[in-house]
Amino acid sequence: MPANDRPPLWLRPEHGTRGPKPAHTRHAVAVAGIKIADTEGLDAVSMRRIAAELGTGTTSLYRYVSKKDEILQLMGDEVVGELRGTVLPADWRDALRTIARLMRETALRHPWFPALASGRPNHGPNSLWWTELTLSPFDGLDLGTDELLANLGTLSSFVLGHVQSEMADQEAARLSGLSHEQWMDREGEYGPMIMGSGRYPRLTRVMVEAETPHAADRRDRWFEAGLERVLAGIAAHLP
Amino acid sequence: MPANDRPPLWLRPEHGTRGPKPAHTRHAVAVAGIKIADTEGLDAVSMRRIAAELGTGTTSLYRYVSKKDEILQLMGDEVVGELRGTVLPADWRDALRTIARLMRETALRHPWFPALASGRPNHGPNSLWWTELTLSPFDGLDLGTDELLANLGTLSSFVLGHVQSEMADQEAARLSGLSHEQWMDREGEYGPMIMGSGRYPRLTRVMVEAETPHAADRRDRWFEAGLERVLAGIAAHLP
DNA sequence: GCGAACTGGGTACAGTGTTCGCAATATCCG
DNA sequence: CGGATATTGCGAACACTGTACCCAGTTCGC
Repeated sequence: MPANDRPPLWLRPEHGTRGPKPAHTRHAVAVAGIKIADTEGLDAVSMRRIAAELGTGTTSLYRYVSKKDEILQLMGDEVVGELRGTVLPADWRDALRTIARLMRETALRHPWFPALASGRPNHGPNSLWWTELTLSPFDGLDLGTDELLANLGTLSSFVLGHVQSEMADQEAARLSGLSHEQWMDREGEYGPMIMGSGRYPRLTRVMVEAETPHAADRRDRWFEAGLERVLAGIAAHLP
Repeated sequence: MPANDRPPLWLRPEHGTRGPKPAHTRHAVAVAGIKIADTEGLDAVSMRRIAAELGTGTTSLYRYVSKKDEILQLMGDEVVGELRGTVLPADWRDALRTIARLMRETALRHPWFPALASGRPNHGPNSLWWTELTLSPFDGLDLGTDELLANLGTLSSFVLGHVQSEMADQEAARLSGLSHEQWMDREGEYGPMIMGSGRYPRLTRVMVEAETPHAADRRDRWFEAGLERVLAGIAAHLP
């Protein structure tokens, strides 16, 4: 019975009723994976590494999951589960703002999450619940499905794209094994070439003025600024 | 002389002046990588695979590049090079629309590109040229650097996020070795569970109505719809 | 001509996901 | 109660991956 003949992850019972009780659970596997991804990056999440974290044999994991990909799905759904208990404001604009900020905060907490979430949709219970919740702000305004999805898609595309590029340098620094400062120094080596060449006047101006203080909260401000623009754009297209 | 002591990719001369002439070029390496990525996916791009494509030894590639990551940078910059020759409309709104559409078309042509581009910034000549070009639409309106970057960041975050989720299922289908239809069928198995549970009324409604025709150009329409919203949001925040 | 700089490439190593096979164990059914 | 059956844990093995190290061969500057 090849793995392909089995039903997909979320339609499969977690374990059978016949044999010995499993020593672990899907939940434990997901948590182990998340712990590794948070501290060592998504690339460090390997079957052997997870098994070691659980203190079990490597191939025993295939009793809980049919492919590594399914572990990633478990991890993704588990992370979305952190948002359980969220209640949204009544005003659609406030609700969408809340959704966007929660998505971003989750991504900041788990830098590897956007890479997973931007992939195919997750059908885990937490993810389905979250999707349902993100559809609710549009209840009042009566929109067709197309307009609804266009609005929600615009918002989530923006958030996803933003957080992804937002943490690019942090991830890059970790992957290369350098500290953030070391990495910034290496990237900074390009500065003179760019600014000295004279071929990129606009880029040069941006680089010079970007050196100004308040760099710490700049990402926050950019995100909020972008969010307001997206919300304004959505509002402008309401019937 | 470890690789880490050498200057970063774009500050290093492509080859020395002393020894034998190299049998290939960075350009050829990038093209080989792109060819593989386009036809077999980004995961298929390995040092051995590229070397085979070029008809050279695997470790000879390290004469052109110090890490595999640098090959990915070469590939990214090469793809951006396809946009050389672009001339933008005078009106800032038309210009941004053109930029967004070109980014999307490039992503559709090279599905692996967004995953690279959403990472750390590329400092290759084509990428720098493109960045400079994307800054130009704001020349007329006199904006501070912060507003300028907020506007451009909003647009590119949206485009990046959109194309990434846009092609998620295609990539997922290829990775699992199934045809697109087969994959859709497997995903469709979740339908009854979701709609039958009664816990997701809004999601159910969306799924039912999404079955309507015109599925083919739905992505196009969603992208255009989102783009107009983003542009409207940017316009709303101009001084 | 000679040393220094440079290129090509084979070998080796530590890691990856996953398949197969087998022993141990728990439940269901007669 | 006694098998038959389903299920679990897991070691061995396979075909991959990126790249450090080494050495021979080539070409330029002096």
